[in-house]
Amino acid sequence: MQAGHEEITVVKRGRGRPPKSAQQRNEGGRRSELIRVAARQFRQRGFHGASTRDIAAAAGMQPGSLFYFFESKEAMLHAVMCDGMSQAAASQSAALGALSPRANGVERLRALVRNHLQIMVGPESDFIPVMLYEWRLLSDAQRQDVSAQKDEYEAQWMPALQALYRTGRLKARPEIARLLIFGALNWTAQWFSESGSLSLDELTEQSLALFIGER
Amino acid sequence: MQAGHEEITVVKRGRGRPPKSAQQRNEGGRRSELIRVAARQFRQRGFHGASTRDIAAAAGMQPGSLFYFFESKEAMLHAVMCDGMSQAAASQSAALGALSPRANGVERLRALVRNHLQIMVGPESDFIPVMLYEWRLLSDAQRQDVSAQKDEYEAQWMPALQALYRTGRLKARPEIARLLIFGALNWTAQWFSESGSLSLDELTEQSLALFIGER
DNA sequence: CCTACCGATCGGTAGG
DNA sequence: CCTACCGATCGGTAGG
Repeated sequence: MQAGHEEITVVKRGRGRPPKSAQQRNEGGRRSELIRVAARQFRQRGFHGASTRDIAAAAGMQPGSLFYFFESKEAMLHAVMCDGMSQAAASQSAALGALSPRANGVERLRALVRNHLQIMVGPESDFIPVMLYEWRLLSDAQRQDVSAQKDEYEAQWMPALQALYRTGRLKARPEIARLLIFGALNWTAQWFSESGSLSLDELTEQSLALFIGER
Repeated sequence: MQAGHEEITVVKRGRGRPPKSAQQRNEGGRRSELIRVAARQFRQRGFHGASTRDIAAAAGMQPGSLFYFFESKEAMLHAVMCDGMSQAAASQSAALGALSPRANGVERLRALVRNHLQIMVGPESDFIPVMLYEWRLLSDAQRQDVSAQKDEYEAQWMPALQALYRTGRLKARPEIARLLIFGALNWTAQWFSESGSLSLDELTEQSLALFIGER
């Protein structure tokens, strides 16, 4: 498909670029696609290991064209993390929302673990690993920007963990348990293979077995 | 201290460099010191984020002098991981050896967890985090070279985990439990602060509480 | 180990 | 978005 006529459907106030900054351009979804491509490159090679030329080539663009959409390479990293965190938060809220209001701690933790594993190792799984493993490369301002969503994502685990701690199912203190559990799940990005013999559901159950002796 | 006379204690077959390759030089412990400095730089900035100039400066050398000791930057990374793995293996063997021969699974796991946490977050803790987080950057040959020690290190966990699984203390399958536990412990490098309110011993106990309900 | 240097690659920009 | 380009930095080397 050629792009020659795409303006026809977009132009409303004359021709040319909208008066947006590079941070906000998303003509024809091209910016979103670039974020996906960058996420994959950053994950595979690391932020410093993936050059802007690598990313442009993977997106079928010329090297300099990235900077029509992004102010800098760091801005691309920031965008990857923002998009990823926003997807993860939406996915987690949906997973919790699908539970019965009377779901117990085990059921809540299972939903959270299953969703987090899906995010870590499923398809479209590049965003959060990039965020976790390149977190320190954000500037203070950028980090603060993503932190709000990140904190909320993490906070949603606490009621389930506290309930399990109260009933004695969870033996570690909830806040430390959360950190250790996140570590265990985040690390699956390093070894879990979707094509392997272990399914996501089985991995979820094994995780619950380890953390709260459920099996 | 000046280095002007160090040759006096070393020279045995005339003056000048020993006929060693860059890979084996370690005059006056300078190479070992470089490995420590590089480990710190790699951990703080990542492999690609730390330039050979950064490392040389941190070691008080001129930029090009590194290549008197190492064939390439990748060789430095490899050396960091080899040294780290060798230290970790020695430390773990010592920790297990210090146990009573009749120590049970809980005691064995406690010793392993405590030792691994020490390696991850204690002083001199740069080697293994670098290995874990930059593992993919090794060439196939280099990876194979470190893998033997790494496999042995990991294998030493299995008897304890299998014993705990048999007695019902551990509810997850030993091999998966090992991967999840390593993830939880490896991730502490991202959040544990030695100056924080949580001590290494307390973290060890909380970990055991999470994994096998010990408290 | 230092001095002096090189070719390659990088992130980014001007102008259209 | 592309073309053409720039200054900075990088890993690495020759010669001593």
